[in-house]
Amino acid sequence: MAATRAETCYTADVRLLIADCTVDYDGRLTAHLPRATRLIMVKADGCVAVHADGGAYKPLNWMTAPNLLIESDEQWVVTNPKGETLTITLHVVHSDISQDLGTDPGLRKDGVEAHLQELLAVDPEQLESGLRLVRREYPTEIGPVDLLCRDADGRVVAVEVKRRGEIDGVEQLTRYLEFLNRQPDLSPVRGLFVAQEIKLQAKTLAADRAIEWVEVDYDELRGIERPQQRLF
Amino acid sequence: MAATRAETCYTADVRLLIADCTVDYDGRLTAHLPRATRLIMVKADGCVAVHADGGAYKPLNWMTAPNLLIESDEQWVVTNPKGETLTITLHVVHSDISQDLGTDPGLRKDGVEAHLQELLAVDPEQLESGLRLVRREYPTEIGPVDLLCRDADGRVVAVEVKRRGEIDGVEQLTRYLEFLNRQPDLSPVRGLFVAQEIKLQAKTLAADRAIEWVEVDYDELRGIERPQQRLF
DNA sequence: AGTTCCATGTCGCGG
DNA sequence: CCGCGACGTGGAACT
Repeated sequence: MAATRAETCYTADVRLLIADCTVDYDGRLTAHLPRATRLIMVKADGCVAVHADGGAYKPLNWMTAPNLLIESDEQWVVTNPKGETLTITLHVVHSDISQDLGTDPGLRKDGVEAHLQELLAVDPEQLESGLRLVRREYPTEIGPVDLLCRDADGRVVAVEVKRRGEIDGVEQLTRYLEFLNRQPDLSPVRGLFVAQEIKLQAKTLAADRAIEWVEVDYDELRGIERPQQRLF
Repeated sequence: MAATRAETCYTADVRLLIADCTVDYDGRLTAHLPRATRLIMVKADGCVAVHADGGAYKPLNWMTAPNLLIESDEQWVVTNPKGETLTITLHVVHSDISQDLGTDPGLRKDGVEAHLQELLAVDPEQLESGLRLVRREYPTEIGPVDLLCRDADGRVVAVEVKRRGEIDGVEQLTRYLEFLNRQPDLSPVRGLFVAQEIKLQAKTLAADRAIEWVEVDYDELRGIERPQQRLF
């Protein structure tokens, strides 16, 4: 407080610093960045990101909010409640601007797994003729099954829906089936793995475990759903 | 080329734009950002990121390189080879700066799974007395086993090493064991799950499948390794 | 707060 | 180029 002008910095603005710096992170791992010119971004929530001029949107180093930013003469020390630290030593500051962005109205997204699941819950016959929905998000001890259905023959079918079908999804469905099959009133349960696109390895593993799979076209499903909605 | 001054922009600098804008992404999903003040970052490799003043280091919208950036009067259209597009409509530009960062010397990391695996490959007895390494990254049809060892009784032991032991790791090891046990010269194979910290659920699943587990201390391993290195 | 699961994941390595 | 697994995964939803 005497020798080093240390103070906690808290702006409501985004701050952009272009500077020659060295950076050290010590937390979940240890990382070091030698001296170079980089962009340092501090957002209103206190998160800090150190960017190089490449490597997509991911920073070289960062600290997510909440954290404490202490600026002394030529060094920033960012600390979070978990005890991780990011130390930025500033050698030359080329530019330092701040700007108020206000609050963002937010992002609207469409096309994720949830919507795919909705569409299929509305019309399970898109997966298989005669398939009827018993319950969405059917609970088991290890998590909810996306769709629990019964087929034309009255057999229970557990459906796992993914945007992209990969090996993890098959494992997940396998675990659900294991638990569902312990219930005598449900067993034997068929497993049906559904995605827009299923990788070969996932198909292979599914086949090995007698799990069926279906690839569905999201745009087509939306197209099919629309006329049905008009009926109401 | 006549009405709209369209041109491909390619700078070797990072460019930071603060502007009122609306943004639309159409690609793996559809997303829309209503008008607001945001930070737009364009890096030398051509990647574009639209940031709000919060939400950690992740942008609201982005396009990763390589892509084509076409600027017309008040609109940027970013297109990538996969046919995804990001459209940024600029209403008011508050600030527009560019700066050359040069190439970054890069990041040095320490403490990841690879290193843990190395340490244990050097001295498998840290896991169990009498354990000897047969091969690191032992190949199977479905991927490499981290460490294949033999125990004091000559039984084969498949070791899966993780930084954090979670259910996925147990599933992975289960698959390896399934395949390894199909080889008569190896079977029966013991499974050993190793991590710095293993979650209860992972331990439970492992126990259920007769897979053993060991928690190791990374710092301790490093400490133990050092004196051994001095012997050479 | 702890846990689970999704993600326009991103990134890096090996075939 | 693709497949596959790790990641300081981050982030949201749910218990």
